[in-house]
Amino acid sequence: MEIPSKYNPAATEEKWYSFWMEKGFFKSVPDDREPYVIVIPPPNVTGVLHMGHMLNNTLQDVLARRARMQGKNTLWLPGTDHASIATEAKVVGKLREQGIKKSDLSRDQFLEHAWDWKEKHGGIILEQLKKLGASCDWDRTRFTMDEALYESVIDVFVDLFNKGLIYRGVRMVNWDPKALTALSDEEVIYKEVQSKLYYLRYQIDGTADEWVTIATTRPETILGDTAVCINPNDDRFKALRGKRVLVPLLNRSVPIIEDEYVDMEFGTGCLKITPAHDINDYEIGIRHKLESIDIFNDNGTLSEKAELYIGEDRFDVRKKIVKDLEAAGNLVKIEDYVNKVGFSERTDEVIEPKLSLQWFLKMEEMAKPALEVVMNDTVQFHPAKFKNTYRHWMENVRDWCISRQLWWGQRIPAWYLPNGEFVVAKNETAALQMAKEKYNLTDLKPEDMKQDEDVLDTWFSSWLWPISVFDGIRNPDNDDIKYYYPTNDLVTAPEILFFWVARMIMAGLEYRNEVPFKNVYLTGIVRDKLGRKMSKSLGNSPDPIELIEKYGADGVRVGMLLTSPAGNDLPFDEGLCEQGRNFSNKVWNALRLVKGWTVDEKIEQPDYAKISLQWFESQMNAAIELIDDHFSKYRISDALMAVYKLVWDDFCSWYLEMIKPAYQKPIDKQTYETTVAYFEKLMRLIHPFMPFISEEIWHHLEERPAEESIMVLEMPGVKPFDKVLLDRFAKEEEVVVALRKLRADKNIPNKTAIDLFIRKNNDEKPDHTFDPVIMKLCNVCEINYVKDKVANAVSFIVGATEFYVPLGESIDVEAEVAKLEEELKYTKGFLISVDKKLSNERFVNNAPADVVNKERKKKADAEARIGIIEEQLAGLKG
RNA sequence: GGGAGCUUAGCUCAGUUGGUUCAGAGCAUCUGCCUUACAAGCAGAGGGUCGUUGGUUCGAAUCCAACAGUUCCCA
Repeated sequence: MEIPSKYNPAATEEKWYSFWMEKGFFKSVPDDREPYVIVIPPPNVTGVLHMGHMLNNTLQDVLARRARMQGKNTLWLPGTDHASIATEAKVVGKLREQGIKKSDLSRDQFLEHAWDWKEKHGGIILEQLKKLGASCDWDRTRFTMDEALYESVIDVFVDLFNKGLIYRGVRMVNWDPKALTALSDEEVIYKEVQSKLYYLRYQIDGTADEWVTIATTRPETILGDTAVCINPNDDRFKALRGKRVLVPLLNRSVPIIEDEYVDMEFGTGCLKITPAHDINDYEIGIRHKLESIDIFNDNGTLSEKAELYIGEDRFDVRKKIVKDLEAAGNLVKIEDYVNKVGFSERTDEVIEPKLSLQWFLKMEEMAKPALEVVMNDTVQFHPAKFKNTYRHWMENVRDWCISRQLWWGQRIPAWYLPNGEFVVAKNETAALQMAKEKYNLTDLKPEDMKQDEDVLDTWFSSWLWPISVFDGIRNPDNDDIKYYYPTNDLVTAPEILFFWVARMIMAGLEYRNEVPFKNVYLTGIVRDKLGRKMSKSLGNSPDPIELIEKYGADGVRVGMLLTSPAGNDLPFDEGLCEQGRNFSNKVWNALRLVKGWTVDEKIEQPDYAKISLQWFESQMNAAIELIDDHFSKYRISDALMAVYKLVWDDFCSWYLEMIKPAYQKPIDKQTYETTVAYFEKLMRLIHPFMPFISEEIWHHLEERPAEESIMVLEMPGVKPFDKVLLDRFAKEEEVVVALRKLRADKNIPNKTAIDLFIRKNNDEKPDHTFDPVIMKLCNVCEINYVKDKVANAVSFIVGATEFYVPLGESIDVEAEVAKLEEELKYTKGFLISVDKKLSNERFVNNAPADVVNKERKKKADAEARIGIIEEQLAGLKG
C-alpha cells in the first residue's frame, strides 16, 4: 500500500469518527466492570465552541479514552444547559427583529419560540465537539430542561422547601433593570469606572443656617434617604448627636444616627443612608430600624415614592438633580472619583441594588459538609491550591437567591391562594389538594390559584447535573445512578468553582449522601498573546474549527495540552498547534520508514539490533512508569510530554536510527516484527492524546480485521525494566554525541569511516554492550580497547574513560591543548568546591552518611579526571 | 479595605521530604546540513545571582520575615 509522504488529517478524522460511532465504542451500559464516569460541564445552548471548550473537552477526552483502554466501563456523558438569562435574551432579541415584543406573547407562546430556538441552535457545540474527537456517549445526551431533569429540579425545590431550607424573603438583590430580573452575586461583574463624588449639604432640622455635608456618588438616591450616619468615635460631629437633618429638595426630616461602619477618613466622615438602594445602608437600616423608601421602578425609572422626577430614568435624574441641588444651594463641590460599579454579566446594564421579594436557599447548613469533604480530600482538587479559595468562600457563604424574573427555565412550584397564603407542591393538582387541606378551602378551584411567575436560577438545575442526568432524583434506586454515581473526574474552570462545583457537592451530599465526583481538575483560562481572555466580543479567539482544518484535530489537541498544566492560564499561540501538527507528521514518517523496509527472513539479526531492541524495551517501560505517575497526579501536559519525547527522541531519533538497515537493504524478520510491535504499543500510549492518527497508523502497521480498533485495546502497563542497561545507554549517548561533534568540528563527513580507541582508567573493565551501536551510528570501523594513550589523535573524555580518534593528517595541537586546559580549569574549580564541603567538620558530622559519601566519590572522580587531563596535556606538549 | 496565590532561560512552565550528573523541559534562538522516513526535518551549540534583602541551617530555588512586582477572590 502506498503511504502518502504527508499526513492528511481531514479524510482520516472523518473516517474514524464515523467508524467509532458505528461500532458503538462510546456507549456504556452498566455491567460488572469498574465504571469510569465524567459528566460534561454542560455548555450553554446559546454558545458556539471556543478555545476554552477545546481545552476543557480535550482533557476530558484524554481521561475518558485512557480509562476505556484500562478496561473500565467508561461513560463520558454529554449535554447542554438552558442558560435562562442568556437564552431568553437571545430569543427576545430575535423576536424583536421580527417586530414581536415579549409582552405581546403569552408565557406558552414565548416558550414555544424559545424551544424552537433551542432546537435550532442548541446542539451546535456538541456537533463541533465531534470534530475534536470527543468520545461521548451521544445516546445519553441530556439537557437541563428535559422532562426528567425539569422534574428533578421541581422535586428538589419542593423537598428543600419542606425541609425549611428554601424561604421567601425581602432581600437586597442585584437587580438588572434591562433584563428585569434579579441576578446572583456571581453574575455581577465589577468594573472600575471614572465617576464623580458629590458633596451635598443637609440643613440641620430646626436651625436657620447649620449644615452637615455628606459625600455620595449617587446624588439621585437622596430621595430615598432615611438617615444620616456618623461614626460614634468621631469627635468632629459630637454636636450633631440626637439631631435631625432635612433631606434636600424634599425637606423630609430624618435622624442622625451613629454607627461604626462609617469610615471617618472617607469623604466628609458623614454618610447618607438609603436602605433601599445600597447593601451596606440596608444593613445599617436594619440595625437602626430605619424606614426603607424604594424610589425606583423595576426598569430603572423613578417611582412615585421618589416624589420628584417620577418616571424618568435614573441616569437622567442624576444629571438633573445635580443642577437642582446646586440651584437650591445644597451642592458644595464635585470631585473626580474612581469607583467600582457592578454590571450585569449578560446585559452589561448597571446593576441596581434593590429590595425585592425573592426565593432563597439557606446555605449555612449545606456548606459545612461540602467544605469538609474538600478539606479532607474526599473530593480532590487539582491543583490543590484551590482548596484555599474554596474554603474562604464556603466559610463566608450567603444564602443563594434562586429566583429569576424570567420565563425560560423551571417555573417555581409555588401557588398563591386567594387568602394571601401560598403552597409549594410538585404540580397544580397537588397544590390544590394541599391548599384545600391546609387552609380548609374546600371549594378552591385550580383557577383560584396563581402560580409564581418566576423561574429558578439555571445553576439550580446544573447543581443536580451529576445526579439528574441519571434520573437519580426521581428514581434514586435505578440501575444507572447506582452504577455510575459518584462520577470520577470533573474538568472545569476555577471561575465556577463556587457557584457550580461547590453546589454540586452540596446537592450530592444532600441527595445521594455521597460526593458527586472524586477529582476536580481545574483548567486555566485560554488567553491571547496579550494576556487577554479570549472572547467573542474582543474577537481575539481563533475559530476552533478552522484550526482543526489547518492542523488536524490531533495537532490542535496536542497544541492545547502541551502548555497547560492544571490551573495555569494558557497563553494561546497557533505555534502550539503547529507543533502538534509537526508531531503528527513525525509519527507519520516513522510509519513510512518502517513500512518501507523489505524483510528478508534469511538474514540473521545483527548484534546492534539485538541490543537496540533490549534497550528500547526498557526505555519504553521506564517512560510508561513516568506517564502513569503523571496521570495519577493529573499532570496531563507532563504525561503528554513524556509520550512526545518517547516517540520523537527515543523511538525516532535513537531507536530507528540504531536498527535502520543500510539504504535499500532488507531488514531481518525478528527486528522488523519487534519494531512493529513497539510501534503498535506506542500508538496505544499516544491514542488518548491523538486518537485519529494513532488509529490510522495502527491499521497501517499490520493487516487488521475491519471491525478492530485501537481505542478498545488495552493500555500498556508498566513492566520491569533494566535500569543498568539504561544507564549504560546514557553513557553510550554521550559517546555518540561527542563523536558527532568531533566530526562536525574536524569536518569529517559521515561517509568517512573512523577508528576509535578507548582507554579505561581506575581499573574499570571495558563495557562492550553498545559497541555495535556506536560503530553503526558513527560509522566506526574498529573499536580498540587500549592500555596507553594514543598518539596523533583527537580525544575526548566521558566519565573517567578516554576516547581517541586517530586522524590521518596531523592534529591541531594548540587547539587540543586549549580544549584540555579549559576542562582542567573547570574540573579543578569543581574539586575546590567539593573539598571545601568535606573540610567543613560540621558538614561531615551532621550530614547523612550517604550525602557525605557522594561528596567523597565526587572528589575521587574529579581527582582522577584531573590526572587524566594532565597526563594528556603532558603528552601533547611532550 | 480584607484574604489567597504567583515571581526559575527570550516565552510557557517542571523542580516532591532542604543534600547526587540541581539549576531542568518544551518552544524560540544560533551554527552546520536538502545525509533517500521526515526542511512540518537532521546534527550540534549557547542561554538563568531561581524577584530583592535579611534570617534559620553544616547546607536554601526549596523553610521563615520584610519589601517590590503581579494575578485572583471577597467587600
